[in-house]
Amino acid sequence: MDSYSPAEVTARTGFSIDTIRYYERIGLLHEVGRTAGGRRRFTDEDLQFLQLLRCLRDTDMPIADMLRFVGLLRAGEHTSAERLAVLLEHEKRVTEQIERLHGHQEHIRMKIAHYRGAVEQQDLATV
Amino acid sequence: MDSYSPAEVTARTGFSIDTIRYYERIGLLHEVGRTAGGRRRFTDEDLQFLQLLRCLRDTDMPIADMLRFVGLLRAGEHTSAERLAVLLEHEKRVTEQIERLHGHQEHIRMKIAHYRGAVEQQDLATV
DNA sequence: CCTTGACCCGGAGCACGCTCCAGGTGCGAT
DNA sequence: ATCGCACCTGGAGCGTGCTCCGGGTCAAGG
Repeated sequence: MDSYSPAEVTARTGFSIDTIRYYERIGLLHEVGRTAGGRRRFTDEDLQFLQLLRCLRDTDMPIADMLRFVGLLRAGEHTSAERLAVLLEHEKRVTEQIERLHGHQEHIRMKIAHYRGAVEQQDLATV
Repeated sequence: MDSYSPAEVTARTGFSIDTIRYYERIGLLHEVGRTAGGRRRFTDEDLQFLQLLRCLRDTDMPIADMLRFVGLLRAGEHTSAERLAVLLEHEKRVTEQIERLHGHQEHIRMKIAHYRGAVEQQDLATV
């Protein structure tokens, strides 16, 4: 199997068909192949590409940055250093985000401990 | 010092004055005390409360959930079990988010390795 | 052949979370 | 007294990222 209907793609990528159409509109996803009747048929490559987008989105890369990245992809081989830079920068942001979350997790856990232990708080200040 | 101007509060909490006013409007932040002339004066308690909001926002708790939480706070002592539940649930979500990010970080690192190593990729599929 | 459900399109609408605006006022410093 | 900046208000506007709508079309199963 090397060709997928919209329904199959939504099932495999988690993107809704509306989102996929939106991505096509804004140029994030290149124009997908069609049947004679005009229905989209996605290739394995399309699917892999959507999975890349899924990964970037799930790590909160803004769409503008993804556009930049796919622009580099389309620009060809010579942009691979720049693409690497984009990924490195993004990886750094993800790492920072993880660290930030760890800090806040600690904070939340302290509040939880507070609720578990002392049930004597009376006001907003001790939340 | 136990009273802060809006400017001091924005400096200490990272919330803009517009955001603080917005939080007041939607009932997330109770009405703050005022000077004779009508300017806001924030207490240490206000500041601590805003720091709690900061923590919850930074861990992406939706405003609707924060409203629920502060509603419980105002409802009084007997809601502490429920508040604990909200925090536990939120802590769980934060943990999951961290795990998700770790997975994607791995994915991104593989792509980075790919760019570092083989510079022979020719198409979208190998990104 | 006919039904029925998946799919097509352009464009409008929406949810969230702020952010900005215009026009006016308080207040600390000179 | 006055300057000038920080602050006040209600309400409009905005950026992001989808999501929905209405009206029409394709195509597989019976």
